[in-house]
Formats: sequence, C-alpha cells, structure tokens
Amino acid sequence: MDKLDLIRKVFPFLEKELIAELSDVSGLLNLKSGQSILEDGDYIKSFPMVISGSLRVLRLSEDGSELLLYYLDQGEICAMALTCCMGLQKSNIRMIAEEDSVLLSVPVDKPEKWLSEYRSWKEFMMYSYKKRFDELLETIDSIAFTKLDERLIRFFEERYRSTGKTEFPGTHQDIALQLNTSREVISRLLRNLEKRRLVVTERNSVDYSALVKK
Amino acid sequence: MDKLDLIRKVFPFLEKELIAELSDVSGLLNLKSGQSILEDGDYIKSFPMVISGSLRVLRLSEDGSELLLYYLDQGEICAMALTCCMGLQKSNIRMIAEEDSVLLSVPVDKPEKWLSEYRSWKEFMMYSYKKRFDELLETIDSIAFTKLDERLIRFFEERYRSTGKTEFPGTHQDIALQLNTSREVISRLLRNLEKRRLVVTERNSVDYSALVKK
DNA sequence: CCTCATCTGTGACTAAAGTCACTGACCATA
DNA sequence: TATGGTCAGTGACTTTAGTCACAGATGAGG
Repeated sequence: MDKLDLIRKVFPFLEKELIAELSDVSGLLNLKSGQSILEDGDYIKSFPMVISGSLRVLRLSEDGSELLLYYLDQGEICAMALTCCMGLQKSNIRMIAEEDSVLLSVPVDKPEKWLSEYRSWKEFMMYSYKKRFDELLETIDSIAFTKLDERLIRFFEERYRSTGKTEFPGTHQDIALQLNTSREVISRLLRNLEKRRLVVTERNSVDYSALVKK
Repeated sequence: MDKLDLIRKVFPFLEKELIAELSDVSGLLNLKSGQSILEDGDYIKSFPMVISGSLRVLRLSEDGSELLLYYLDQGEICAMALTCCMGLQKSNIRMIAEEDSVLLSVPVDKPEKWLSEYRSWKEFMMYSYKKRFDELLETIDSIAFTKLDERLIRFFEERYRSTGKTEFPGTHQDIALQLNTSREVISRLLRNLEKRRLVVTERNSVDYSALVKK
C-alpha cells in the first residue's frame, strides 16, 4: 500500500487536500520494537503520527527511574510533541516503540500552520489534546489513588487496549521499571495473580489473556 | 478600572481587536476564597480566564479523596476547560478559588472560533496547553518519585509561587486532603518542619515564610 | 552436556505511610 | 465562665512497599 493510501486509511477524518499535502511533505519511518524515537532533553526533529503499531510514552526522574504515562496507537499523535514543535522546546519525555511500528514523520513547521488552514486538522489536534490530558489524569489517578496490585492489573489492561496483545514479552524487571517499583514486588504480585488464574508467567513473558478476557 | 482596561492589562499579548471583542462578549465574575466554579461531572457553562487571584485545580477519586493538580494564576486559562467547551463534555476536575479572585467569563463557543481568527489567541492557547501539560507532569513527578515530606515542601513552594502568600490559612486536615494523605501524617511532618525552623504552625494556619525565603 | 549469564522465588528485614484511640488545647458563644 | 465543637499532638500498631541476600531455575553458546 502506498503512502497516500495509508494516510487515507488511518486518518480518514482529515480533509482530502490535507491528506494530499501530508503525503507530499512527510516521510514514512519504520521502527523496530524497543527502538527509541525521542529521549528526554532531545529537540523534536519531526512530528510523529502513528500509522501502525504503538508507542510507549514515559516520564523520567532525575535519578534514572521512569514511569509509563500512556500509549500512542494507530491514528494518534503526541500532543506534547506539538507544543514542543511550536516552541522548538526540549522534550521532557521519552518515546519508545512498544512493538514494530510505522510512523509518519511530519516537518515540525507544518502542524501549527495547518491549524489555521484545515478545519479537520484543528479538530484533530483539539481532540488529541483532550485525549492526552485524560490519559495523564488517569495515570495520576492510578499512582495517587490505587495500590500496586491494582496498578499492575491496569497496566495489563491498558496494554491490551492499546496493542491488542495478551502477552507481555519481557522480564519482571521490565514491568517494575515502567511502574517505577522493584522487581521483587512485581514478582510477588504476579505470583498472586497467577494463583488467582489471571496470568500465566513464564521466563521472559507474562500471558495475561485470562485477565483481560474475564 | 473598567473591563476593557483590565483585559488589556492582564492579557497585553492579545490583539487589539480580540481584546475589544473579549470585552464585548464576556462578563466579570467575582469569587470569594473557597468558592467553587466547576465540579467533577459538571458541564462547562463558560470559559474562565483569570483576571486576578488564583484558582486551585483538583482531581477527585471515586471514593471521595482528592489531589491538587495545579494553580491557575492571573493571566492564565484552563486548557482542560477549552477541550470541554468544544466537545461540550463533562468536566473531570474541580476548580476552587484559592483566594478572592476575579474571572473573565467567556461564552463557550468563542474560544474555538477565535482559534482560527486571531493569531495571538492561537498562540496563547498553545502556550497554555504546554504549560498545563508541564504542570501535570510535575504533579506526576511529585507523587511518583518523591516522598511525602518533600511533597509537602513543594506544596508550600508552589503555593507561594502562585499566590505570593507565605501563610496557609487552614487546618492540617485541609492540607492532608489536597495531598491525598491523612491528617496525622501532615501533623507529624509539620512538626518536623517546625523543628527545622522552616514553618511556624498555629491553630488554623501555617506560616511557611522561612521555607520559601531561605 | 557444561558453563555462565540472566531471570525468578523467597525469607527476613527496613522504611514509609496510614490507622486507631485517645488526650489536651483552643475558642466561640451561651 | 462553663461547655461543646473543632483542631492538634502523640504512642502504638498495621499495612504497603522497598531492600537485601541468597538459592534455584532456565536457556544459549561453546
């Protein structure tokens, strides 16, 4: 499928002319799972729009710990990236491909320009802002109001919502990192979930299909 | 001072024509300290712009606990309110006057319209979005990466930055509520701060001038 | 099939925060 | 000035999470 068709399929709500221009000025970017697109402190090089796959957006603390904020899925954009583009500011977050993904890479000067030119773009931007705000608020809910066991369950549910996957291919340490806690704690919580038949753990993977399908 | 002058003074970066229109279509709203303008679940009735004073923006959990997100000060707007306006969505936050305040109350249909009409408005909106995002991220940093004693100190510092006040006029319970913890814990932390000569506590108030001025 | 690095399980301990129960201080007002 | 309601102080305890030390499991590569 060529670029134009891809864009039309993933962003059908954008105006014809905008889709044409988008296809004209932007490039496709293939990412392997785990590959980083944006590190804390980087300047944004281009504005990313997710064609397929999903990205993990993380916050870093000074001492090296990190925290999962949310996922960006097919057809979504990073609102924060936009504000960074406009001010040409440094990023304060980190983005990693959660799975093999394809991005549309838009020159940084376009998104702001399109805001006044294309009604559909403006609406898309506003919708995206709202969605990111809501996700940040949910993240806040999660860390402020719930205990770790509940957060771990939400972590799997959220991952399922974004990627559709029912297996986490990684170690307990990887999960601990994203939830900003320690490996042993995750191991113990997973053991409990396993006793309750909600997950099946193996070396380097956790199958949580029972959890998300119940 | 009349409305037009107030607007000109507080939002000097807006275009002349916009300031005139703003003055035309909006009303002034006087709030007493502690008065609520927006409750969780409410529909936005009008879009608030802070002329003077400051507002406290809070997140609520299902079981009634709450958490301070950030303050809105003179010359600021609530980015979330905007997204709510456009979609006519229910609010998921709560706003309370932190001190006696004056708001400019703008009809909900205007902000989106102005986005394409006034360059200065669009820039102001984008700047505001970025600022709110950053503040949410700081809130996340605070609850995810720091301990309560540090959070309490930040609470006072933040309050000083927003209101310029060096005294908190309320009970330990009030502070505990905003930080989503319990009264006893705050009492103990305050006692420690007092030992370190950083605050002076009295019934119904905490003077933290030593803390913010050191 | 041996070896080594990585991953996981676990008990024991520590630290941080939250809860409970109670005391006493303060203050408005009757 | 007596009284009741609100607020703050405090010890003892529980819960939750994080840390430490080590044992055992697993699996890839020689």
